[in-house]
Amino acid sequence: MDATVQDLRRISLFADLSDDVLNRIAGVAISRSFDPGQTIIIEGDPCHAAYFVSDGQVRLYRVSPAGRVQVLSLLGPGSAFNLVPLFAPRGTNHTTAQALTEVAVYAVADDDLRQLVSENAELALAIVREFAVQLDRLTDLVEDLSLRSVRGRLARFLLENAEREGEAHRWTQGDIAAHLGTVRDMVGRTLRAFADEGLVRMQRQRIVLLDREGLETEAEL
Amino acid sequence: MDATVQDLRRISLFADLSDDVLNRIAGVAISRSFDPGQTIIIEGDPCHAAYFVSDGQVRLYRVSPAGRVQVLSLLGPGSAFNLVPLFAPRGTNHTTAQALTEVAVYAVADDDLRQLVSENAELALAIVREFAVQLDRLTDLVEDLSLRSVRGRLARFLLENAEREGEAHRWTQGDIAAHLGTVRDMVGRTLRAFADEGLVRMQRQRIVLLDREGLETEAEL
DNA sequence: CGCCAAGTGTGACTTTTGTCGTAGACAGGT
DNA sequence: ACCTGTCTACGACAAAAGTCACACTTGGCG
Repeated sequence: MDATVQDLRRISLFADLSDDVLNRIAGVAISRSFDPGQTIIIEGDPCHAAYFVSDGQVRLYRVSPAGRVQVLSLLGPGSAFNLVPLFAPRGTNHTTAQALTEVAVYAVADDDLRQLVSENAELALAIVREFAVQLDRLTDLVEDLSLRSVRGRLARFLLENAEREGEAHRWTQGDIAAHLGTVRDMVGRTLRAFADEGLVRMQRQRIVLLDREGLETEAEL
Repeated sequence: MDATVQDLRRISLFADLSDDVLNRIAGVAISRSFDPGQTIIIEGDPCHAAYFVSDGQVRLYRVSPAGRVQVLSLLGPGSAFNLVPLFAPRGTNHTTAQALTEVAVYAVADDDLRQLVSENAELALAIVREFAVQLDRLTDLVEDLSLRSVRGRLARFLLENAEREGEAHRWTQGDIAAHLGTVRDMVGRTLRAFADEGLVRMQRQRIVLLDREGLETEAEL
């Protein structure tokens, strides 16, 4: 089944493009779908295509030889991934991508996309913006990992993820650990510590922030 | 003194642009210079301009509240910095930049550069490539910080920086520490450990790699 | 309804990393 | 040659992070 122009317009990178550019993209985009837990691309494999998430959730991460995981980002519908290797010298995927839920993506072959980008200033500019945001986030992640303790990182994490209370993607301690670059045990123990100090309460699988201010001071360190 | 077209062509982002685009850039670029140790821009300040290094060496870094430093990159002539904030929503500098030597830069005001980019597909594409490379590097840095020990990081660092034996930017242990996201003491002790194990030899401020293979195994962890 | 898998709680322990204080080496400038 | 500031060496210590082992929930599913 091919992607339609309406489908493609929901990808934020494509939102502002003209209909005929979208038609060209539709001509080269291939729909694929993945089951929860399935791996979409693997770090280090030769790069064949860029991907655009039309439905579901995807996580990008790297794995250490010891098997520890560092999540680089979580993507929902409208996001793109694996764009970097198309423009960076090394021609291999630079992260692993895994489907967290049922996932539907459009894949666009590397040559096709490069072609499109070089002919469409709009698209190039959209990618510049996309990359700028990613650079911003990654730089923050570096700062976090390098200059903050696990306590600090966890506090920040809690503050940032309390907002989206609405849907509540239920985080396991292991998930959180993979985001913070640590192990499950540390997350569990630090949460308990926060609870003991009255900063949060843990009631049946959910974490309630009690003392936002207190967490914000923690987040500095 | 204003920048000439020849000067600007040495900036790698501008290398392939046409003469009249370069002329326009020359019209809005401002030359500035800095002394060794001087701070060019500060993280968090409102962003006014992007910079292009015409001469000297610059380092980009972030500082923790406790005063620890994480270097994000080292730039030489031809490199650009502070492009990200022009295209990311938050309008502030996202790193601090410091002159390591006598430095000469061209500054281009944010609006001017945005204007130029939106009118020049070539330039936009060049920035896409530049950002892709940066993303690649930063992702590696994240992996390093998150998944590798100081030993491992130092081993990698040594392997990567032994090549450029030629000019030998003499690294102090403190410099190395700032690159690895640790403190001087750790670097010193780990170097001693490597020396004890016969992996390197330290003779008068210079580190000689004795056992490349050995270091490569260390670099995994 | 009971079983299994995934997730969690917890303590004891090890390793790694960071801190501090002090002392020595070294390089450059006057 | 003599300061002076920067860089380094090193040991003792403290704190943070990670490992291991195991018991305990819980929710879903056969």
